[in-house]
Amino acid sequence: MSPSQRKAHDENLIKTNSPSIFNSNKSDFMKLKQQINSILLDALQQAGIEAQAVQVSDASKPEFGDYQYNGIMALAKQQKRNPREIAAEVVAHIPTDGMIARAEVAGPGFINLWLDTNWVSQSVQMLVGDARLSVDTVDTPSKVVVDYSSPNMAKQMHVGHLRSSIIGDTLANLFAFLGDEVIRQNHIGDWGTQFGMLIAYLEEMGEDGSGSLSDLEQFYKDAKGRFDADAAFADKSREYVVKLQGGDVHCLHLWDNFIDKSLGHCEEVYSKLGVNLTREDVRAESSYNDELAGIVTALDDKGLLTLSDGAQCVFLEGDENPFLVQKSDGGYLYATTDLAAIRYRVQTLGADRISYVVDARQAGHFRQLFSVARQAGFAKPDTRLEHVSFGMMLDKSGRPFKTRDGGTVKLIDLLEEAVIHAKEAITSREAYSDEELERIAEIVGIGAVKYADLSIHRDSNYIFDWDKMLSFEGNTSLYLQYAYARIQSILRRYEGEVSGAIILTTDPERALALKLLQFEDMLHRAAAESLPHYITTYLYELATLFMKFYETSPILKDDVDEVTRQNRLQLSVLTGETIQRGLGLLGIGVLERL
RNA sequence: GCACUCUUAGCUCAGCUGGAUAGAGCAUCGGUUUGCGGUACCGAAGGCCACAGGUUCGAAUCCUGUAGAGUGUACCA
Repeated sequence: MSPSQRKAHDENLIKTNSPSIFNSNKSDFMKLKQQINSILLDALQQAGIEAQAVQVSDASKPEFGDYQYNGIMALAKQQKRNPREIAAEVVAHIPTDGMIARAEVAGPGFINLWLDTNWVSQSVQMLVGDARLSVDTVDTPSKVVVDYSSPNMAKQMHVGHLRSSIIGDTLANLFAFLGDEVIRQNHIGDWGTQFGMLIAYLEEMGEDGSGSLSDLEQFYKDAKGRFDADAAFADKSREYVVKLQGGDVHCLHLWDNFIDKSLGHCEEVYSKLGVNLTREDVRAESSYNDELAGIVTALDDKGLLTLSDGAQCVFLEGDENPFLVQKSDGGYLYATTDLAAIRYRVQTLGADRISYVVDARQAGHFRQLFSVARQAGFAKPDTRLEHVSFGMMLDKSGRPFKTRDGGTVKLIDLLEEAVIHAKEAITSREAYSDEELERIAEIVGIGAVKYADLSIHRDSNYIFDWDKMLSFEGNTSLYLQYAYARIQSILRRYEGEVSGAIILTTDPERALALKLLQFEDMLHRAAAESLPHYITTYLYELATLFMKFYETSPILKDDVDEVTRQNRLQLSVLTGETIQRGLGLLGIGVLERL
């Protein structure tokens, strides 16, 4: 994706492509839970009960309605009153002539709420023709920096970069869709002693190096081999590190060339993965080099530094280990660079929130980093700094994901394998041309890899299993893509224009419609907690409800009257659009036929 | 040693501010077919939520301890 395409991508996430005529008053129908909360709060006040904020939750069972409020018991305790009595008073003040049709006290003092079916019908009608599916943007947009992927230029991207790249990209897409201004930052590792060796070797291989750099992994191994075997080469490598840091033109040229090629490899992976990172988003480690001395000075001015064993450290309260910002030999560390990056992001980019999508092993580093950044004033007190951590990728037997001989798995190889597995999985009912099969397998295979990762809680380790991720059964991308294709099939068969009103009459229709309405609440929750698996869980539930609806509710059969048919077609269209939008946020494509 | 994270059905995982009888999928067993795409749907069975205490009207969820697993622990990033 080119920079201009990327820009268009983000803008499209916010823009409403085909404005609904209902947009003017759509806020009346938006943010389901907030509206219910506010109705409940009013009722509490009218019943003379003090409450700060109330939060309803989804009903735990269908018998308990659509939503339930569990907070009465706690309030009753504060007031030393009987919870059922209070609940009854509150229920008496809940209007049941609009959004809510029924409110009941249950058990020790739960309040169960049923939404009015007509209200649901009208609300879902609002989604028709709205490219945003009535998902509102946030009231006050933030500037959000999402720091993700961040590969090291010395080596080829491997599976260790997969999770950061796709979780980060999803969050960036999500924040943008919800109206925040997103600044993607690819903090690539392009500096350090190994680059002396690499450029010295590049020089030997011929400066252009385009041939020898085609396999970075091999290039690194070869260079390391030379380094270990030849003392003269090793000396030259060390000399080149110094020269590079000193701004030597020849070495810088070699280095530029090397980084350019290496970044090119990354872009190949991003393109195949459908990750929206461009060169515009690259802000390399080396770009902070000139600021590092100033960072140390600034920390010193604040009185935060202690010299310990010759190194400049910040000692943090309750922390055994210091935060090192300058080595005893005067060199700087990644801690220093990270501080410079925070300062840049807050002070120059104007970030309100910075999300670091980095694996869980670095939790300690980020805790220290954030603490020091605040103490030094690089981040404001209200700057939201968060480590969006994630667990490891494990193989089927629960061990860290490696190649058969224990090496790291190159990301590009993994993705190619995904496409091969996908071809096997989609033994199709119709014969595809080779070209078509390739296209479908790519969308299915890459989608499966991404979905498998995004569908589990990011904090836990997850088992990488081809068979499971490429199954049509269970919570997989294929199940969703199949549901989508099925919907498109109906629409193709119908051929006419879908234009009727949504009038919900049956339970499966109603359940599906309500789920469609909950898309917005779910997205805001996923964004607030930076948890992509809320999206996949929702989409799977949505698709499941659609399948049930589909089984029980004929659409195109001869004996279906036109009003019912239009109603059901509309629900199908909306379901398809929601699946497409949801998967789109995850960077996963859909297919018209499968 | 210390710190952090984790432990939910045979397996892979959900479980929002503490709430009602802890939910899915896979696998197992049993159903649905003159099917708008059956790669679907319905049902059954499967649980001491690691263990022991505590707080609470109420705990998978909060606190303490124990066991097991993983990760991190000053001059790499």
